[in-house]
Amino acid sequence: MLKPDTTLTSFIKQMQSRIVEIPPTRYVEPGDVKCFCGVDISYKTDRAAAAAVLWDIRSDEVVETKIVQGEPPFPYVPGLLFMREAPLMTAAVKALSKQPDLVLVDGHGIAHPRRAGLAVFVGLALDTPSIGVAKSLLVGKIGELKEGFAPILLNGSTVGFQVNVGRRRPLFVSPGYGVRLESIREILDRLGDGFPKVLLEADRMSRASLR
DNA sequence: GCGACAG
DNA sequence: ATCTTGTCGC
Repeated sequence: MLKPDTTLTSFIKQMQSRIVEIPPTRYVEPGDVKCFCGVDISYKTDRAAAAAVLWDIRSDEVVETKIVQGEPPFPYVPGLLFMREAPLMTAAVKALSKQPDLVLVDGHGIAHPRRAGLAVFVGLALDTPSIGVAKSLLVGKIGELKEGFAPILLNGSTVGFQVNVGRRRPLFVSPGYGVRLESIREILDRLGDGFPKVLLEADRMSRASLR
């Protein structure tokens, strides 16, 4: 896939910078999250597969899984991951027979150069609260660790947290759409420890569908 | 100008 | 993300 020219990338970045001006329809209350889903994408040459895994908090188990495959519509460009993954991800979530109260996305939310990472777009497109969960840092610096959480600082403000989970690699969590920074901790506590199982499952399923 | 750079 | 075998460790 060819790299888009500078005119196109700068235009996309301009529009991306402005989505932060769109206020969410509502902010989710951590206690209202009964059902959530995780979405991830895997690739195989010219094929991409997005998996949406619906999880019920009460039963603590997978409720449903949907896979949507297609051609990657855009190359990987740091900061513009949403152009490559958001379309298939949102399609996979929409394919679920029941819509989740919250979506966990493999990637960053507002912990992004323009505060508009993949998770922001997926949540906005679905008009559903979302949170970004990444395995590595894209921007910002890590602040002082406090109770397992260390703030991701960007231009003087906190845009997310580095979550230390035992001796494993830390997670980088940030709000996507319709989730307050202050709600992140409480929501995360309801999802169990370590890298969210629902995202591990989405990774397994999307990869398996390409074989 | 140079290095960094989610998946 | 993906290409790839064995290997160190719990």
